[in-house]
Amino acid sequence: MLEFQLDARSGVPFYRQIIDQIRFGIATGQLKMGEQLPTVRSLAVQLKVNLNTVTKAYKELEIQKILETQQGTGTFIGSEKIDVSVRERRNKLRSICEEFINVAAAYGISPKQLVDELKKHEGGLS
Amino acid sequence: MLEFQLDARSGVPFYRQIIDQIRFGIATGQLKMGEQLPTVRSLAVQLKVNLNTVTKAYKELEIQKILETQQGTGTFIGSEKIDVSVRERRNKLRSICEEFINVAAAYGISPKQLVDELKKHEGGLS
Amino acid sequence: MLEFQLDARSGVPFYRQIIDQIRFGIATGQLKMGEQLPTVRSLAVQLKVNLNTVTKAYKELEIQKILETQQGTGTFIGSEKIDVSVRERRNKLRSICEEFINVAAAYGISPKQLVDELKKHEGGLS
Amino acid sequence: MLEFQLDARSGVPFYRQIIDQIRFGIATGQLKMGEQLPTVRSLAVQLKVNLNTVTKAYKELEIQKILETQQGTGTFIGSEKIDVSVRERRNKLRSICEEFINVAAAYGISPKQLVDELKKHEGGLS
DNA sequence: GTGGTCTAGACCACT
DNA sequence: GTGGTCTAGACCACA
Repeated sequence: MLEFQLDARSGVPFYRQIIDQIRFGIATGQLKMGEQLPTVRSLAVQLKVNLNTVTKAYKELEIQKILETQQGTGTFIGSEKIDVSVRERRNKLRSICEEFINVAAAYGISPKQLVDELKKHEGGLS
Repeated sequence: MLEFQLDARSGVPFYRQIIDQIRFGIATGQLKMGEQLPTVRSLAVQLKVNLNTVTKAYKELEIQKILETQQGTGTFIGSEKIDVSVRERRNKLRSICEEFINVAAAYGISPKQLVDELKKHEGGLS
Repeated sequence: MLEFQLDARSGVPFYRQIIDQIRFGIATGQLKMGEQLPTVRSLAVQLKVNLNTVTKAYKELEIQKILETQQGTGTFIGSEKIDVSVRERRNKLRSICEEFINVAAAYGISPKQLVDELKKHEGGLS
Repeated sequence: MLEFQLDARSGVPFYRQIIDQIRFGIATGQLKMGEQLPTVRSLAVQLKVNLNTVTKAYKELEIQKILETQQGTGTFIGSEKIDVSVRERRNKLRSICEEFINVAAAYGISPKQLVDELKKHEGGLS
């Protein structure tokens, strides 16, 4: 079972944090194909956010075909595996890195320092 | 002279991109102490953005004492050396990395992959 | 005997799919006047849906006088012939077509393409 | 300029009607690449619906990369042409027809009748 | 019980 | 001015 947590100070919108955590859960195998997610209501209560905020997150993932919902039944991890296509992932990786480097550079942090810091976190996942 | 470029698709607001690029220019020595920046008006035209957007970027950098504005003369790189305290920089580095890793993970990108990608960019700065 | 099948991905609610299939069965002569339908319970098991879902479908068909329920005995195809009035059918036909065309158009599918596709299915019924 | 219209009695949710009409506008060439859409506020007023309803529609189209938004500037038809890939469109066509035929059949309407009705509408678009 | 939609109204971020 | 996010609360449709 996934542990959802929101950080109100991060500046990242709640619904996006939920999306990221679900994607993260799937990427790390904590959430498996066909598994049921918490109901929108229960997750809203648990995270102390509005129903609509959770709904919005689930909805976006449904549009992306990552989740499937059956009205009256619940919301589930999609049966299609997310392969996000190798190309799309490469693009994501590149764009993420570019922005990362730019922001860091603006603070006088070199890529090498980033690498050093990141290495501390390697192996964090399975 | 610095080459400013904006990317509308990155999701990063224009004013922030301008700030980052100026900081980056200073960090890499392309912009030097006392050097004059383009006028708000000319930069706005060049980047095809609203005047207010450039103004906002310059103003924020002024607050950070990175820029100095002289009424009727122009905007200049601050005469004081920017020395972000070591502690502040460490914190920034850590927080940047954490968010970076989380977002990447949500897309199934491991820290190791990030390191590999980043290594391609090493050496760009000092 | 009719083969019921549900498609969870179609977006059409289960109870509606059941209704449609029974009407379809009658329209094509696979279900005849007075014939007994599966019990609510057995159909629910067969389709792996909730009892209430089947009940809802049967009930709606009862209201339309297409089915008749005899307490303790079972549910049967109505003894009265369904003769949807010609006018009602014309209206249904028109409204169905209109929505159909609109949705298709939104995906860049022209009425002509629809006709071509539909022609492949002609002859299935009388 | 596109004429938006909502039908409250159709059962189709407002936000979906908006989505369909925009897609329709693009498919028929009434909306062109890069063109600006009405602001969420103005469209909400015009259609007499809530701001969030319009926002929801725009947002979904943005996720599908059909629209692009720039905070503070407006919402625009995406610069990438929607090709929706031939495969995806074929699937849509097939599924749309299947549902169409099933619903019609349930009312005793044969595919041939549908074809006849649809032919009346051919050439409705450019 | 589940999710789906909508409203009214608020406050924030960006141009 | 633009869009983005969130809340509180309502009512509907489905299983």
